[in-house]
Amino acid sequence: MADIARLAGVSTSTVSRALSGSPVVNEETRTRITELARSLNYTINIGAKNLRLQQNRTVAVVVPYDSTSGQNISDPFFLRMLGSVADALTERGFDMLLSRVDAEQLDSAAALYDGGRAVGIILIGQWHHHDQLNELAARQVPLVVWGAHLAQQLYCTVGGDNFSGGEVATNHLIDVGRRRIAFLGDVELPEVAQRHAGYREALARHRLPIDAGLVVPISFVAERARAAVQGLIDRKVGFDAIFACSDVLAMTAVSTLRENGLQVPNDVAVVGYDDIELAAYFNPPLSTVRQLIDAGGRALVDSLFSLLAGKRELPKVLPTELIIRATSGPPRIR
Amino acid sequence: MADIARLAGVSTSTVSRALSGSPVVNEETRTRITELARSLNYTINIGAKNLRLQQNRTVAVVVPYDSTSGQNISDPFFLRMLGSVADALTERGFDMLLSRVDAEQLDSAAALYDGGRAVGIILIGQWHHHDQLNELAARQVPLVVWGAHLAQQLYCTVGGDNFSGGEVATNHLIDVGRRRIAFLGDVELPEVAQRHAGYREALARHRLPIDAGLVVPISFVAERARAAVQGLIDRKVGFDAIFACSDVLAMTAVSTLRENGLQVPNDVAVVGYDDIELAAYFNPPLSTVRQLIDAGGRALVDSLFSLLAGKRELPKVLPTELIIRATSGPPRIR
DNA sequence: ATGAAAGCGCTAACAG
DNA sequence: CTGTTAGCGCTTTCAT
Repeated sequence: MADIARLAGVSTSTVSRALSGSPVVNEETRTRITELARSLNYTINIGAKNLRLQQNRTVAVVVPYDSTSGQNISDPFFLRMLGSVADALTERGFDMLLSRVDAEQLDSAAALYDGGRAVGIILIGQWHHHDQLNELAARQVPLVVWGAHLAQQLYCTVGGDNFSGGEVATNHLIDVGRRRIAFLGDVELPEVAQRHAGYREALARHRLPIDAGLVVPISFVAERARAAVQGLIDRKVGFDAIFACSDVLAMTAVSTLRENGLQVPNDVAVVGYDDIELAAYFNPPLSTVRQLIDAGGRALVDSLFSLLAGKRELPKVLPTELIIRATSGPPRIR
Repeated sequence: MADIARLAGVSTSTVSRALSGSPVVNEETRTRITELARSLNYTINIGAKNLRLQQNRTVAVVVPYDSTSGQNISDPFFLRMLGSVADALTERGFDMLLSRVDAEQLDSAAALYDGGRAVGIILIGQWHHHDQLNELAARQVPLVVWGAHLAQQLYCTVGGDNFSGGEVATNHLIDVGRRRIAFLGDVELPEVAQRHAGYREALARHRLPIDAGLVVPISFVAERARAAVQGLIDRKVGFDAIFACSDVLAMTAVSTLRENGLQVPNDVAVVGYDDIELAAYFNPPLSTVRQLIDAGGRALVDSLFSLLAGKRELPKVLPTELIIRATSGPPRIR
């Protein structure tokens, strides 16, 4: 900037004013300065500007990783949510700082805010860290989390209606004549726990027994799903349907079932969760519970900005919708 | 920081030294300061530190979007590449600034570097912007691009061996007895053009005719693939195989074929590209050309750091591997 | 309409 | 071992 000032024969103050489009500066001077800046590929140093102005147009988006489970960021659902948040932020003229953070040390996420790197934090994936998140919120860290709305929650969440999603999916499976419905998902996770509650509710309403042997606790990793389903078959628990907590899990399950000579949906009906793009093109096309990914990303960003504007933002629960395709037809008549 | 200094009864210099772990500061003083900092949730202001030190630990990762084609960031391949880059950057202790940039204005990507926001730029997706990229490289912007290695290229690319990928896939389809092989992909894109060259090479070597009517130019959007395949069927061009330039395209194609009563691989064999996770769980499991996604992300980051270390970095071409699964068996005997 | 000067939070000589 | 001082690049009073 000093260079530009020297070359234009003015002071840095004038350059600063010209570049920020201040109306007070002479038209001719402004154009001269602007041209000069362009020809030198000069861009304002945002770091310095932020320091001076004590402001910032960056939001930190944090994707916790679980170092124990080796869970990485590969599930299409999370990835698409990330894309959707990126778009929503870009629309508002904000930058996105993407961090992978060890789930056990969410404080280091807060450090991005404390250190003035970001004006707020969007956390994608709530995992087991309810308490840590509450602490952050209590400290007034502007924070929005994708996940389930829990009791005594101080932080703002945006998420799908997991209870209803689990209930609707299970009801549907019962409607098509299934009685022994396996549940695939890690019930330790709040979102999955709520889907499981919906699942139990649906079974209870139809006076069907709840068999703990049908609940297979696995994380969102495809390889584990294969083993889990294989185990279900080997243990001969007997089941005629699977409700999986993600589409990737569901597709893996279908694939494993077929390898074992079981037909979908004739022998086992399957319903997934998320409705990722590929679900419709799967064979057979996958019945699933649709989550509003784009709306979700947008809602996360909207909530964060409300929070920043000083409003007290309530958790948002987005509707889910059952998409019935071909993996959940009625059972074969024998 | 001034607060901490006051509370600890020392100068800011000492606080700065203590917090940056300088060995010169008194043990007892250091712990006192560290404790104090923790209890106040104080974190060093990285912006100010960077300004002072004229350094930076942030890399900009830019995903261009094509405002005309409406191409968004949803393809699992790109998304996974993004995740892989994020991981590689995290390992090196660097932050990742994720930007969506209009493909027509890649200069605004360079602004992140010019403005001192990032030490370098990783661009995921080369598109048609060879010339713009060359300009940036000529200006010494530290830049690494995922894409094809082209003639007269000043910038550093990392990418798969597209020619070989196209060739191997096509050879394989010919080996299983196919003669009329459709090509699905936007030949305007350098990567796809190279795959197409490999495809032509394979056909030529087997003295098979190259029918322009079998080349269907579509972007990486699933919906377009459906229409494209439908068009191929409706126009009765006659084809017994499809080589698609992404797995999403391939899966959509399989799905469309089935809707039209065509069996895969009996009537039409299909080979995809990328080998995304779901390819193996598809039904039938998808034959495809594997791209090394994790190695790719890591290589992008490695190359960028070499560049930053002042080395002249050559483009890297990662091997591709044909994964034969079930969508590319021999044709039905009639 | 423009310039001079101060200061955002930090670190690194240089003194002590 | 610790404090003083200057300055990174920028914006913004306050003068002129």
